[in-house]
Amino acid sequence: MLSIDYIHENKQKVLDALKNKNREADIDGILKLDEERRKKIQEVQVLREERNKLAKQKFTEETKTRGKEIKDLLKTVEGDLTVIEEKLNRLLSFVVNVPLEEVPMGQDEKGNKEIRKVGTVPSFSFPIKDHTQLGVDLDIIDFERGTKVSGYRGYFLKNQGAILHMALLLYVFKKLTAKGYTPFIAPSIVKKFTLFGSGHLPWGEKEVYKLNGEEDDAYLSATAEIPITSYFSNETLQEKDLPKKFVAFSPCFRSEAGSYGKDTKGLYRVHEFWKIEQVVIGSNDIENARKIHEELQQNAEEILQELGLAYRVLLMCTGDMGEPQMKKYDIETWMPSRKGYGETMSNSIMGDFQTRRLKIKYRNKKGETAYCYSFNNTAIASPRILIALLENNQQEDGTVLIPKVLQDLTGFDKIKI
RNA sequence: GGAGAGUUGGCAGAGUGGCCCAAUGCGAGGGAUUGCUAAUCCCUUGAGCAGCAAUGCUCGCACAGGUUCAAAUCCUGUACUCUCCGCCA
Repeated sequence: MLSIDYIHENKQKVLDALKNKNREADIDGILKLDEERRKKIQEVQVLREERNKLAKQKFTEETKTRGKEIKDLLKTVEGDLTVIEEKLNRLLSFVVNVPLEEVPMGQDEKGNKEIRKVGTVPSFSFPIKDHTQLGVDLDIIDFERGTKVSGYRGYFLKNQGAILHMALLLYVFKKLTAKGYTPFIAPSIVKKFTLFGSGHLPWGEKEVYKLNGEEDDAYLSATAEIPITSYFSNETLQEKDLPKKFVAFSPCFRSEAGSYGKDTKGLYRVHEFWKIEQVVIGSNDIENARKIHEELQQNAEEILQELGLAYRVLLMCTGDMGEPQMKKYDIETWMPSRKGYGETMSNSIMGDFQTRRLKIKYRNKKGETAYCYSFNNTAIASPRILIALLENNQQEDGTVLIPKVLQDLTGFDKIKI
């Protein structure tokens, strides 16, 4: 959510942001409704002031009569105000965040800017298998029974595949905890306000699973970003405690509505996966925000480097970033079967867009309050990362080597049948 | 799932229809003072609006409604917490 004052003062910027992100919102309608809102608030306040004064005076028939009049007037005016505010908030909820000036303009993924490539893309002297073949041959992934039991895009990880998955998660969890991030296991069943607050709604309605009937306020979270960012909702923090850094594990659920035909095979696009997410709640300061963003980026890149995977970093263009985001890097990791890079991490500055919706503020030394900034970046998402890990490390004899950093955790250095 | 009791500011805690625009204490922040290892004193410490400012006003007692000329206080619903019972990884 942008503040109404910001929209007043930066109307053109907001209009540009909407255009560049290919979104629509009724800015003129918002400004007009806000005028009406301000007028109504004044009316209400004047009436309440009189009511409060009367209530303190000696009680007489006249004060009672006037009091009744005020009561009726207030009912009407407050009713009008509520209607206006509801309309205004609905319109406001569709306004996107404004990208930073260094974000390239672009319609879609073609406008993203490659910043760097890191690591060596492996070349193979033998015909390679893709991860689905490796998974079946090494008996570590079972897609057939996955779809039988779970449905479309279902899968089982098994044997050394299951161990590898757990090792990967624990390795990342420990690594970031050692860097001072607070480890969390986050709930995956979340209330609707968390989805709205993190900016997944109103846009991503079809992407989230809703539990039970209409009356239940329960949804399946698509990422730990949602519960963790909401952790401090309706709270005011102290500036000296910022930034708060989290490394949070959670199961993640995505309906993938709208991508039925895409990536139908293998572990690339699944309904249920596990992710460790980096989340930071920081102060309202854009220069500091860029520093935190780079730190999160560095963490993710270190993980890929230690896993020995080749990747590239993209600065996402306006048309390919999310509604709440001000700046976003994606990391794409080399996946031999795709003969290209596939997205494995996504790192964003959200500014105060989420915290304004979630009412997360902080108080500085002078006692002034401001909305926090929020950030999030993937640390590791499995099983998608297994695609890169299995395919890049496959050997001619059909085995797969385990990166050194994982070997203590897996207890083996190679996957073999 | 059943029965009961609760929810007041950063924390503790008073207040059961108008004297509450919430007492008091602690904590925190700012200032003053004194050299005896820390103390004493003063100020500030829920959110917002208008104003250069002094200041004024509105909102706020879990949340949402309602009753009343007037609500922290009465009524209804919801959420959460605690105790006990049941079930359960």
